[in-house]
Amino acid sequence: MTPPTAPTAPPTEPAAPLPKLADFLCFAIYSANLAYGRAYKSILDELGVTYTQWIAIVALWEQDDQTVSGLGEKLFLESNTLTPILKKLETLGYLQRRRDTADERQVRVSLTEAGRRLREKGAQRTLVKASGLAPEEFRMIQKTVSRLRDSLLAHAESGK
Amino acid sequence: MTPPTAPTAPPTEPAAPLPKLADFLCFAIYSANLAYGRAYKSILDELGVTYTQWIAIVALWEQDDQTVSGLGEKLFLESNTLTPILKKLETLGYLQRRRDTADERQVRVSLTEAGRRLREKGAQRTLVKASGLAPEEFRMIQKTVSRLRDSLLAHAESGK
DNA sequence: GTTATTAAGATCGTATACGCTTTAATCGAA
DNA sequence: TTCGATTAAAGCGTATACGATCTTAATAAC
Repeated sequence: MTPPTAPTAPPTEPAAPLPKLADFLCFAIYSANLAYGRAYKSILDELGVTYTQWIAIVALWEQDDQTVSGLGEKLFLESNTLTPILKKLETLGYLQRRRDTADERQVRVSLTEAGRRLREKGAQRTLVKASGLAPEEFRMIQKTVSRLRDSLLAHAESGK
Repeated sequence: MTPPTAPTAPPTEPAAPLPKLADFLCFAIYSANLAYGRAYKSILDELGVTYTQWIAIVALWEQDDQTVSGLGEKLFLESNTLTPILKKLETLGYLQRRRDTADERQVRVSLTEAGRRLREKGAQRTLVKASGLAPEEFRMIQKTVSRLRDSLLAHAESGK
């Protein structure tokens, strides 16, 4: 939440020695996520889906016929979040939801032909230039932020 | 949305040449943001506020008596998101909302003594070790992701 | 000075996230 | 084998985000 060095001096007035919001890594991530949502808006509007709906389709393209919890592990989402999204995508005609015949507790999700076409259509549109990052910087940040995510999740898991 | 190189080959089967979700920078940011929420949960529960409520208090500690839109510029949020959050924090006793006497359209927000105490209490708790990053790596990522955010916002602004 | 326009907040509707609980199906131990 | 425990998905309530709209106050135009 706070930068590496977080001195705790006697607080008397606002804007004292406490770390600034602009130095929080969590805030950089949080605000970059908001920014991505705004930068993507025109592309996602063209595709007619939201960001979360889109990454669900991308994950299913990579591996089709996944269970809800399997998909959730890839997207870092639980069934209570995923279920309404998948139902929405089903009504849009992009995927099918079917109970597994061998284990009726599980719901298997698979892309329809329309879903695959949407994935291909979205592949044409990228947002790399908008990042303002050099290619090697892009890859480095992508790796490091992914590692940060995994560390945070491991920490959250251990603390519970 | 996609990594620097996004080849668009003829799609025939799932898991074809399209970029993997795990290589999307947007997805790294998105999932790291979710992970931060989970890693912070115990700290925020102790403080009795949500993440967005917390950064609003931090921003007001840095500069008190801000307008809603001024605070929104720092947090990258609009009044439609901020207003209910500020009202909640007011009922919790951490801040005051008052119409500006000179310009009745504006609402000025300022921390109460309890709000300042909460900011100080939160300063004791950090989450640096959980990031798994070396100090200089931490700072580098913080800077680069902030720059990414600014580029994305500039792009979103220009495209609209 | 009256009116059109702009600006700041707030309201409303939709779509996530997520904690908690519930339902239904499967598993496992006595 | 039967019944308690576990598991997968879904339902429910709360809290963001955000587009669109609304209200009210300030400002600009004339």
